[in-house]
Amino acid sequence: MLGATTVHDAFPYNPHQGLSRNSGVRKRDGFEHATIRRLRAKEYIFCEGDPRTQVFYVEQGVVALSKVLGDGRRQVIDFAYPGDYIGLGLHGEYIFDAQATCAAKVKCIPATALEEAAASDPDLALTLYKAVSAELATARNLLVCVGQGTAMERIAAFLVRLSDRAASSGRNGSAFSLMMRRSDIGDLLGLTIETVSRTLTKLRSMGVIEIVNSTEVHVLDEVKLEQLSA
Amino acid sequence: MLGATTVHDAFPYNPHQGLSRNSGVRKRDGFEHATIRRLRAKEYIFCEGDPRTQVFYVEQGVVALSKVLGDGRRQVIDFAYPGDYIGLGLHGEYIFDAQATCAAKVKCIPATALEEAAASDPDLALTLYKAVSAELATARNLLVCVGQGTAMERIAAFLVRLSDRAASSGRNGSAFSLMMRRSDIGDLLGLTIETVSRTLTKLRSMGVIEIVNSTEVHVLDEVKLEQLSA
DNA sequence: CGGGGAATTGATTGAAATCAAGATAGGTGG
DNA sequence: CCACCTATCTTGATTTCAATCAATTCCCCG
Repeated sequence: MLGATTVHDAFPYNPHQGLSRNSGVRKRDGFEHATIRRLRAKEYIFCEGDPRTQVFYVEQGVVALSKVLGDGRRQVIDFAYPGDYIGLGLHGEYIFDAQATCAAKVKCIPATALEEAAASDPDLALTLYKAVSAELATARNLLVCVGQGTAMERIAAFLVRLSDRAASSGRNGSAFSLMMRRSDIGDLLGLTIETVSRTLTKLRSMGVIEIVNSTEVHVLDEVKLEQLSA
Repeated sequence: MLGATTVHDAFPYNPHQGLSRNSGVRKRDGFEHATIRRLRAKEYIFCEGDPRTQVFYVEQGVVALSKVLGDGRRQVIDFAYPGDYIGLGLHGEYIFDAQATCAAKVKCIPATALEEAAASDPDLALTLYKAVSAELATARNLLVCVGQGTAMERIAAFLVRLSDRAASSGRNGSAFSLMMRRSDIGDLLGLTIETVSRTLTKLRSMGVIEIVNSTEVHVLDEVKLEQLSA
């Protein structure tokens, strides 16, 4: 067990503790030789405090980036979706946990390789700068949502973002999969799983959404959902 | 009145509305010729939606960066202190308001000048990248605080940060000035001014801090304050 | 000395957390 | 193939912390 993982020892919801961390990583010999790592649901990619040796690029699935307080309270600070980088703008150690919320596939890039490539490639450097800037904007928007919104506003805004993401990646914005548990949503929005569940039920009873198998969401009234998210 | 300012029309607490925005800006002819702008308390530097023509460097005072919802709810996303840049990592328009919380002095830097300088100066580019990365880390830490903390934890954490800032800028960490109203603190932490006031009173009655004239804070029990912030 | 924004304090309400059962479903092994 | 087992989710009852509503009080500044 690595030192930095001890923060998770108190968590009952981490059944993969210490099992397959870093499994699948085979080489560190260059950016262009980045390895692919497959993750099962709830598997950790890294933990806060681990030495930041790699940057990750999400190919499939969803990865929750979170911080955990001493007593176990957890705040998800972002979800990384396909096309997103994880671990940019950091130095020394990771400052949050990265955990797959569902089966996922990430490309593992040695941090040094990426930094060297960026130093000689202004386009890549700009891409990374923009990626960090986008993360900053996302974090601040989430802060507004969590700091000022009611439970209904937070959930509605979250669903609108999922819908927009589906639409902008070529899929149908009115039907998407959550790809995560209620606890991940609650920890993102500063709500309990009970409140997440109740609010989703309310949206269902209002005829705004439909939910199949707890995970497949159909947006029936996009306009209403948007209004509720304000 | 500029178009983007209409969002503030509904706000009773903006007495400087439309008065002296951009007063003090005299030239835009280069980074090295940056002008200095002096601000009174509550004066706006720019608003969300304004074209992003300048980046600002805080010389004195405190500037609140905030986002405002349609119905007037406000979330402060960060405070900019002396040495901080305002407006990095943005493109096109500002995406938040910048408002002095007290008398302040900022250096106004044409955005194009900064970007050109960064393109030919890798050290400057790295500085900007690190500045944005630091803002990201700050935003995420605030998110954890607001998303998971009780009122007492949020206020205590806020005071600890102010204390650390004072200490790391060479001053006495156990005595500092808030430099802002209760409403700024509340809007940062997602609390009302009444709750901010009550919590500060509680800390006073616990003997953890002392407050003079509503603005000067003395930390009497640093250890206790730190414990309360967890 | 008086006016007004800001802060404090008190009383009450309310939204979400907590506590507590059940219901559902996904996976495993007999 | 089915039955159990365990995660997860839903729903209900109650509590609690912070918001809201409502006065004062405190200063700062003219």
